[in-house]
Amino acid sequence: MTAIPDIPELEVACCAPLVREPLAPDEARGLATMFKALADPARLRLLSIIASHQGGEACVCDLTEPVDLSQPTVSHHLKILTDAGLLTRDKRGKWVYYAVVPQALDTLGEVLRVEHQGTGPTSCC
Amino acid sequence: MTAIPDIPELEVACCAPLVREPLAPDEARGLATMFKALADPARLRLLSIIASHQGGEACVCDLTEPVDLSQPTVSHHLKILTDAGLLTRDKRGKWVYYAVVPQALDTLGEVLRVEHQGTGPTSCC
DNA sequence: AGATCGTATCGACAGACGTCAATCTCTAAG
DNA sequence: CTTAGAGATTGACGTCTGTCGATACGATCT
Repeated sequence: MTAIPDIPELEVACCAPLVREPLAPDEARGLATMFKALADPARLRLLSIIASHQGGEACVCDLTEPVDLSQPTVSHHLKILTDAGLLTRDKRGKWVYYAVVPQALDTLGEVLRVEHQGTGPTSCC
Repeated sequence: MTAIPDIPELEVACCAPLVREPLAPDEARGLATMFKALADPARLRLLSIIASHQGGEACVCDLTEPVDLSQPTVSHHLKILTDAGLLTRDKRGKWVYYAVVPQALDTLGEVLRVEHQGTGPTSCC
């Protein structure tokens, strides 16, 4: 994991359901980067542990034991999730607190939506 | 890509948002398998091309050219998507038609949902 | 300043992944 | 039965990925 090209940063088109029209190569690359961040059991568990942790945030020391991985490995996964825009990083004193970015998950979820089941005016786009 | 262990088959808990409570190792593995299927630009494009194709289905011959990959590679990706439960395979005569499984995408999308914004009674669970 | 603790980075290594050319299987057509 | 075409499988290849131990960095405490 060296040289992460660039941060997708949610430039993934809002309201571009996968199933509406063929994805352009660029869109596909961006989305794949984000899904790739979710494509690992350890990272999914980290994400859910952080989200359901006290205050919606957790430091690395809270995470090493539950996922049963070494500290460097956990840091590595957190970096991938953060670079993908799924986590925020906040250093306070000796500790670094990570928190999920709800909008990022929602956006990704929206892409998978086949039928928009939101009622009322679509707030999106 | 040899020996795909077993088909996740949507045994992923319905209504188990990632952010509600820590994911069990087994759940995480199942979800990761599905996200892994989406974690490749070529597969995302195949998915969207199939979904937006005439009749909601497409044969391999319709897909090789748009994604600019060899026929074996396309077959390989289609197998991964099918094994993940995201596509169905239907052989008719000489051709094999693939179609997306809307429920699979929706289920995956639901997992990413942070706040259930569906109004009315939740149809899920 | 020195010691200590929480994280990040580095280097290495095994295993998984994406890709292709070659080949095989199955079906339809002559 | 032979031939031709669509798709899957095999084998090989380079690259990427997950993991760890060792180490560096930065903040706190004594």
